[in-house]
Amino acid sequence: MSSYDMIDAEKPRPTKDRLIRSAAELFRTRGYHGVGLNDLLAHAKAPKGSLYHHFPNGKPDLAMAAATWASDGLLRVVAESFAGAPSFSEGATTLCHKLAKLFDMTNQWDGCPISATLFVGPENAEFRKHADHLYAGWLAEVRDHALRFGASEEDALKKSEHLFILIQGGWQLARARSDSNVMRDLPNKL
Amino acid sequence: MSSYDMIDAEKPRPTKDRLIRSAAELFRTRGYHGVGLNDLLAHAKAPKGSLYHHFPNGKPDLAMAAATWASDGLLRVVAESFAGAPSFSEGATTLCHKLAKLFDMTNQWDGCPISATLFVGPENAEFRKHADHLYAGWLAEVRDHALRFGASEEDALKKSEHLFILIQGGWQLARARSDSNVMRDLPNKL
DNA sequence: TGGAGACTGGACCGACTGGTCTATATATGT
DNA sequence: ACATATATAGACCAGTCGGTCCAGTCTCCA
Repeated sequence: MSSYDMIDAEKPRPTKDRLIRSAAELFRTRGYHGVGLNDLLAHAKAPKGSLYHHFPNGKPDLAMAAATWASDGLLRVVAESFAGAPSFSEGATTLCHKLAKLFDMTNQWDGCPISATLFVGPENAEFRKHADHLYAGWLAEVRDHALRFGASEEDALKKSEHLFILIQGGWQLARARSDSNVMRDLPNKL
Repeated sequence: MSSYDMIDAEKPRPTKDRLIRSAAELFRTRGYHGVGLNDLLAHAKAPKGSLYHHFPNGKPDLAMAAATWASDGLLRVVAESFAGAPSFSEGATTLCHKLAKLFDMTNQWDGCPISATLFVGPENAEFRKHADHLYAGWLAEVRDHALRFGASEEDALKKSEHLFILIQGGWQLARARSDSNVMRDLPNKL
């Protein structure tokens, strides 16, 4: 597995990866319905056949994979933020600042990669469930850090939800205003 | 009963009204790109000619009008919530409870009517600006109530932003979980 | 060396998209 | 009564949608 990774760095990224990354990026900025397969395929430099080889159920499958991939990335940001932090609140602060930077790097437009990709309508219950699952993963990660800093079980749960809500809401406002400082100001509200 | 009843009993309303209401409802649940003109027209029981008579620029025009209309309704909910409240925080609590009820009335799926309608992609700068404008209106309304209860100028601004962020983020989590209690728990975080 | 499975490339499809256009109906003012 | 503006009705259009299909190419192992 590790040898494969080393060789992989030199090679062009496998098609499946390119599809997932392109999907994650495009869905995040224009939403699931805002991205056509043609756009997506052109962005990923892949033909249609490959899409339906790697994702037999087409667009919905790809969206699920893209959201999962994006979520994994976000989880890593959380881990990094809390890794060297001396306290929960300082970890949270670092996280908000990292997200502000991320916001600035995405044309100040992109939405939450999970909701933009998966909040598509009531007809797609699986999407909603998956979004719930991914959010739960994020919440659990933050809760664990709170526990690590000595919070009670109940308190940790509360803290993680609170931070999640602030970040989601803050991101929305930052988006409308095109202003990442909304994110940087979030820790003051904790 | 709130005047923000988007699920309207299709009365003999003028065509333009029906178009706006239908657009607001459909965009809110499936997003701007998730709704086709045919769906929309069928829902509003109006022919295509009427749409382009009342909204010469078609779908984008209608979306703007629908978002404005939805925002006005929301503003009324805010006003109602704070009208008879003995304090800012009790007004905020009432507001959160009203929104929870609203959430339950919309299949627990619908998103923020403004962002779902107007956060469409970077190619549509006017939409983003209008969303900013509508959000600003909401923020101003809440800030005025805070001032009315004796908050300082600076404090009132902070309070309104804080409440806005909590509601936006809370709604997102409520959506993923299909659980309106997230909204009812929001005041504890203020 | 050859055969099998994984993967690519893209032509093609019916359904549907947002939008245009013209003919007709309805209301209003004189 | 007529003229005028406003509004309705829907056929029609080119373009795009997500999806299917299969011939071709690659990779790997017998």
